[in-house]
Amino acid sequence: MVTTLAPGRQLILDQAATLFVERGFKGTSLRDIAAACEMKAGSLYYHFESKDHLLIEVLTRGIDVMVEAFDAAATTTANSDGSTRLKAHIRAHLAALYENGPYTAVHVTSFRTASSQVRAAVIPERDRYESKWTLLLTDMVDTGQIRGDMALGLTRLTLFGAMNTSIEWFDLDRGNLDELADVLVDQYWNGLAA
Amino acid sequence: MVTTLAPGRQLILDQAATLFVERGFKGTSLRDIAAACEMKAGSLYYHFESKDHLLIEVLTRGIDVMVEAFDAAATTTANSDGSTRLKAHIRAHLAALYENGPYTAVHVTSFRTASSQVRAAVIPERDRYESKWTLLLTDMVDTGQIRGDMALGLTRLTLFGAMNTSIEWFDLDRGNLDELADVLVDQYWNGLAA
DNA sequence: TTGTCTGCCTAACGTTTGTTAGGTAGGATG
DNA sequence: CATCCTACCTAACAAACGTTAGGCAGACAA
Repeated sequence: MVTTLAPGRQLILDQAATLFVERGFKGTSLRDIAAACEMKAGSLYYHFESKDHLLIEVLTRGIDVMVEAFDAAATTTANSDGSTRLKAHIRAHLAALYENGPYTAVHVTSFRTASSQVRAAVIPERDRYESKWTLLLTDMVDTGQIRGDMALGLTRLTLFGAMNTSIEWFDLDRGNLDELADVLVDQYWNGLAA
Repeated sequence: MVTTLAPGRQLILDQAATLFVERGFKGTSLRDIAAACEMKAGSLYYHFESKDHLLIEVLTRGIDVMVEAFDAAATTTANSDGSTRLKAHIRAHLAALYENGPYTAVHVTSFRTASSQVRAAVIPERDRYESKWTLLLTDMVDTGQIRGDMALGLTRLTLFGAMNTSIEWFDLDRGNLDELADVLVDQYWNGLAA
């Protein structure tokens, strides 16, 4: 059974994600979201059963975007050299953050303080994405592309941190995404040492 | 004129900072803060003129902690080699984040969505801290410790991102701060390349 | 003893919040 | 034409919010 997406539903998700990024989840009221959709607050309940469920759907979509971007990068660079592979995946993560709607960015701004029910619903999806990165990094160690003495878990976490917090200062209209990926990969691949 | 700190005032700041980190600024009500202090909400207004002003004071303190930690690291490692200097300052930043109360961590969780008045009040202080890092990094380039072809502005931002988002996964009770600093410095200094 | 100041309390205010119940216009379906 | 379903609306609810005014107990000073 194919559930054709109701026309207003997509709009609500888009506007909600945008506002969640700008003002945070708690800082965004259902009336704010409804107004952005030129609706009234009560109408949202035709499409979503609660504000939390709306957030869950936004977050889930954010992960889907990331997973798709990751898989696309993986298929094109599976046989490339180390820095090329890493750059492709960094670029893919940043693309999910900036080019494919605001869904992914909501994770950075609103996941931390979300209710435990929301977190519980989204964490399995999150893990799915993170395990893809873990697999990538371990494979790069196994194939001799990355040093064998690294704590890969921490490497992934700090890399995520570096990429994700770019939403605080990076502006797609004024900066170039490829340049940002280049800088990040240069830093993480070659290091700062003179 | 020395303004002796009222006894309850310090308690309010501590509890407010703790709750702001846990639940975010918008997710924390004045009644929550008051309850944590075993007070009533109205009583907070004897010490602070608004919720926003309370946040401003918490954030300002957070920066003071970071500045003090930075300066201490700077005086002890001014003449050390590159990786030692970097590690001292990374360790100092992490210490401000985890060891000196929750004040600094509030920046990570609540600055982004703070009102424009709060941001305007805190940004000058923030800049003061950031410029210390900029000065450090440029000096390390000038003295031949860091590669000369790096975009130092981005280096500082991604490094901040990597350190700050550690509050999402690092737990001081289960992890060692020195180890974390070691890993970070190893990553950023030597790079991942095999 | 009288007065003042500090640090809290009580009680309420107006507003905003998420949420619900019931209604209704319009297109699709029989 | 009659019926049903979709996608909204109106109007209200109880609860929670930041904030304010006024009061009161205790410490301290004159």
